[in-house]
Amino acid sequence: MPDHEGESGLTRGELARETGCNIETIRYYEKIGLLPDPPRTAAGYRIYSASHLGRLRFILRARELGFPMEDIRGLLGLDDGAAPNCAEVKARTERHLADVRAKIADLRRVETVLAETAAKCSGHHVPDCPILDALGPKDG
Amino acid sequence: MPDHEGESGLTRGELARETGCNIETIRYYEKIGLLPDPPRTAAGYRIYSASHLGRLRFILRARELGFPMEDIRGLLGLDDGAAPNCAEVKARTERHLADVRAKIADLRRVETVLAETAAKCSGHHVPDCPILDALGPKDG
DNA sequence: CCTTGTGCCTGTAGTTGCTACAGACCCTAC
DNA sequence: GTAGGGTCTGTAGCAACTACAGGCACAAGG
Repeated sequence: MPDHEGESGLTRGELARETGCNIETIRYYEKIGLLPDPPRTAAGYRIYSASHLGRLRFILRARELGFPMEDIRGLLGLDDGAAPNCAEVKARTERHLADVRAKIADLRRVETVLAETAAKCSGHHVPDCPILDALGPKDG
Repeated sequence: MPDHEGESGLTRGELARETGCNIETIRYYEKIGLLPDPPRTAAGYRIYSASHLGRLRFILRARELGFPMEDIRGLLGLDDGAAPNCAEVKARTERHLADVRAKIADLRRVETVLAETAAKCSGHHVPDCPILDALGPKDG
């Protein structure tokens, strides 16, 4: 392991373990500019500070909440360079919330169709399966 | 246009228009084996029959319902070669239904968090945005 | 000092489900 | 005969990762 210089400072592997993030994903986020390039040891090993840790956690939490990458960028203030202002953050959150609600509504419709269809099927008879019928004729 | 031989028979473009499916997607489905290779005219143009039309519609409908590709394959009887039996179809549908319900539950949790967070934010003050706070410190 | 075993470095290729070209034919219509 | 569509092929691109391969770096054991 690279020299820790007596101070804290995480290697990529440690950061990955700490956050539960895949180790390669960290490099990927660096490449696409979500994470700033960390300083390196003489040998070229990345050294992450608490600030990187916080930022990565932020990204992962936003991801868990389903924010699209573009929004995460915006929330981090990477769109315009300036720190994101509150109104912008709120707007983004509400747009995303609307998307989530739309997705829920979609899935509920799907749920209904699937449940109804599955209920019609006894699971016994082979031909004329009501599920397949509901989906439409496969042939002819 | 290729000769229609007096009979019905769709070109790829016609099939695309008929189903609303992207024209390239049709070729893709053929490539991955979801659609059987259609016969061709002397010049090599694909000619689709009503059977292809039905099958593509089936695929698209299953896709709309969010069935994973693997399931669609199964529903078409492409896994084992045999026509899918009813019990199998039902099992697949119910597994998928469970997935959909899990996804809905996930999204509902997300919805709650987003709604609560957005509600806390007035949209006015710039520092200490409660949305960003909820996501965690970006730095330091 | 040397070896062994990690861990990290780089670049690149693979994944899924499409979508979008480029360049070449074909076919119809004027 | 030529302009305009449509179609053919193979290949490259997308998001958002994930997974190598081949090569250093580093700590510990003998």
